[in-house]
Amino acid sequence: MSMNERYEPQSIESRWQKRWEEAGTFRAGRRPQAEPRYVLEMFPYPSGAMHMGHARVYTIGDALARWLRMRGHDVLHPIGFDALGLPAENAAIKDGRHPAERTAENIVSFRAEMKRLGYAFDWEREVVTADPSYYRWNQWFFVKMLEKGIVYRRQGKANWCTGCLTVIANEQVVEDDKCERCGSPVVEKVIPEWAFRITAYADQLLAGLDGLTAWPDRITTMQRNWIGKSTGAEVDFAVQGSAEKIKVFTTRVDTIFGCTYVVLAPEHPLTAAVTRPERKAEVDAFVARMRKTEAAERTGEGAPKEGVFTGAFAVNPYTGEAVPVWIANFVLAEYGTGAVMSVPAHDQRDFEFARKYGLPIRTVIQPAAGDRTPPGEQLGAATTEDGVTDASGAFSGLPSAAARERLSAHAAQGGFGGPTVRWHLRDWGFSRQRYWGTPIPIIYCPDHGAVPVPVEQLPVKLPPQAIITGTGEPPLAKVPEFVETTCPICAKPSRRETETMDTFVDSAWYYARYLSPKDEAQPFDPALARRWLPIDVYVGGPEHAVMHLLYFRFWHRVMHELGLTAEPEPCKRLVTQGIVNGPDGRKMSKRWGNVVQPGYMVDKFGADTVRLFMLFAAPPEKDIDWSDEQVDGLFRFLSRVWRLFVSRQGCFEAPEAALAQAAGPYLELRRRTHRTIKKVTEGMEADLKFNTGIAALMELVNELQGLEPAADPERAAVREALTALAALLGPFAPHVAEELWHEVVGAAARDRLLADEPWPAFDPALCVADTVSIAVQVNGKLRGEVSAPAAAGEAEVRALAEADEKVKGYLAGKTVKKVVFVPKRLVNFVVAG
RNA sequence: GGCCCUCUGGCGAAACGGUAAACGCGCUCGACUCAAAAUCGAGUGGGGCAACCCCCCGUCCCGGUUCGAGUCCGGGGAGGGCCACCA
Repeated sequence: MSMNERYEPQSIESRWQKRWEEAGTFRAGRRPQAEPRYVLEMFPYPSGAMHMGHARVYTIGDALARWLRMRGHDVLHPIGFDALGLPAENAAIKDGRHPAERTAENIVSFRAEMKRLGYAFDWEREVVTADPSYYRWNQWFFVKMLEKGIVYRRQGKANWCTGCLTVIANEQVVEDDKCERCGSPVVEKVIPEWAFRITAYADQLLAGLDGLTAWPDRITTMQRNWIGKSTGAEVDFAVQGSAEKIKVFTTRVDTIFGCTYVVLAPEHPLTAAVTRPERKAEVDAFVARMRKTEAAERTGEGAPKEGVFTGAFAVNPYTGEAVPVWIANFVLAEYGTGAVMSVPAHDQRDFEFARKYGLPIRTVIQPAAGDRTPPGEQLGAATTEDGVTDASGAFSGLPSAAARERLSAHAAQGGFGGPTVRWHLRDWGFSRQRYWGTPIPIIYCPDHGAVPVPVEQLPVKLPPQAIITGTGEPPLAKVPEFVETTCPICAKPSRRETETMDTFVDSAWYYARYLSPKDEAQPFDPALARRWLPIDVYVGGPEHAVMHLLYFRFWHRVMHELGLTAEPEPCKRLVTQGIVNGPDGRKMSKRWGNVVQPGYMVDKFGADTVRLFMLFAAPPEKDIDWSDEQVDGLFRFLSRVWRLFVSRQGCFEAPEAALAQAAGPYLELRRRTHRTIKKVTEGMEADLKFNTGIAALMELVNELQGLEPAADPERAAVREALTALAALLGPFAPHVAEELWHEVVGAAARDRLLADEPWPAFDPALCVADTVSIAVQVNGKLRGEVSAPAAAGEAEVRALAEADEKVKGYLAGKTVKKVVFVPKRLVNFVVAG
């Protein structure tokens, strides 16, 4: 075959895409004897067209998947679409089209773009979450989890738009608590909702993080903070003149002797009960005002502390002292017990509040060393550090940590509290008053209440004839054919649940569905799960650190309990890729006019150049700016590679046996070739160092370019280099690599695909140079450089160094106290005098 | 306020505690050309010097550990991210 003189990606890429597809090259499960590897990228939400961010994730995952394949693994590299969700529904409301129609179109466009980028996906496993054959299993999990008590019904808070008369999502609440669509005020409303008891897994989810050593620290840290375990104590304060008790939660029970008042959240159930009649009007007004204020504004840090006295007093069980009970905006009903003991001397919030309302401030912690803390009234701010208890009765003089233990134990003995643990993590409310989601499979029977749809009757399908207006009751409630049904137990006329599930449910377990995407009997095949799970490498954006990645881990644990998976964690290694910004360094956005479309760039430069750019610009986790100049440079690089193959075609006829005779620059070339293989291989193994691997390939090309092989040994060395180059390019620029490989193997092996070839091996003996340049330092400063045999020992190198004229000058008249020798790198003379 | 990350040439970046700036971009000069583009070759951290010999300075700042620090430790600064009155 004769090659085109010029590199024209447009003429070769689609041809190889077709070949891979016809050959089923990337189908998983075709190497049953090989070690499996599961490489997954977060599936896309197909709103609009594919953007550069998508091109980057899939390029990273693809390079890895292709490399593992060449290393001989059976690789599962699937793709699907996260198709249900709010944006599609909102778009539908806007342009009057059905979300199913619109989503289907977007998927068609995404699929085409992905194929044009040459991703090695196993397309036969494609999963679309909007498909009833997928969401049916969401419903199945719902029923199973309901049986196990993991799903339950609770009173939840929702954003209620006073104009649309419907619940809206957080994303639809714009500044000043207005509805994004109609501009009406949004208020908080308490409505019943379905929730997952993820808090029951808080301990496991936290402990599991310790095992995720191949996850970025920042992600596990964020999860840790989100789960937010805090160890403290609960203490009951009896309300004077009442049978009620106020239970407070504190992490600083060591400061309890400094408690000078107690505060309840406005929503606290005891608020009304403890309030004295003479204070009722004021308290009611305050609570009502707080109800109307949006949470962020009321409890945000900027918000001034505000409160009102209830007239009641509560008794500190440690001191017997009665302290006033207040209601304040800064106490959150949903954290802890919704009530706090206030110790203004040692808590900044309590301090500010006490100052504002003239409440006493009492110092009860002294520093372990140094000056004593002045009495509370003289403090300028709270002292929040641990120390030693003071003015704390029988508990005085204890270090804070010990005091916390003793005081907690004392509460437990006295029956008025004890040590406890609280979590920041809340249960996951997943009811949505929306159309474009998985219907919740519940039927409300007048006699039997909420009855789950029997699993054999699943899926409960979304009715196609939805009326989506974004106002009034949930869309499904407006479809009588959907709502009206009969009770599965007694067959009485009943109504279906009209809420749908949060889309995070869809993405919580999709990776498992890829194992047997057409399974009709179960969500996935547990036998296949044993082979493929956990995921070896999961690539996605760090913005999913806490929501998706926590739900994903939670769901996996539930599946593990259901006996579906062997391991409790879904994924061994997580790679979070950075953003692709516009050429101006700003986030790509229509607003800035800096959006660069991957499809357009593929048209212009070909997929391989776009892929190389993504991999070469920076390590995967860093943000990058799109750069037209860099892209030009990478296109030039591929063109140079192409011309090299064209101009050195003669080398492919050189006899293999001549290789051993390569000498001089051609022996150096062979060394470069083997070092390059080593460098690329080790970069992939270690840390997905695509950028330095590609740099090594460029160096090899630069060296090749300077050579004019003539004799057989020279041509053989060039052939060896070009063969390696084509293979090493395979994971990064797969189309041009296939084309060049085809040139390497010749017409005789026309059926072979590079993607099926083994990854090249390097000869360690050829990776070391025989002569190395060694730095000579005197007292750690570079003073010279000598060339020595790689195997040279200290004595030899020292002699060479001492013979160096420059070094001599620095050593003259000095006493050498010590010599540090690092083989192949440097020698350092430590001198005095 | 808490937690985390980052800081290296004009730019993107490299660098097991061991010759800082590989590789790419940009720029300069040269070759080819009538000319340009493309391509190829050379150079390109700052300062000093007749000199491309050589010397000094250089990885945000200050200090420490070390024969030796971009890298490790302590303190500070700037930028970014996430959470945010979590008791």
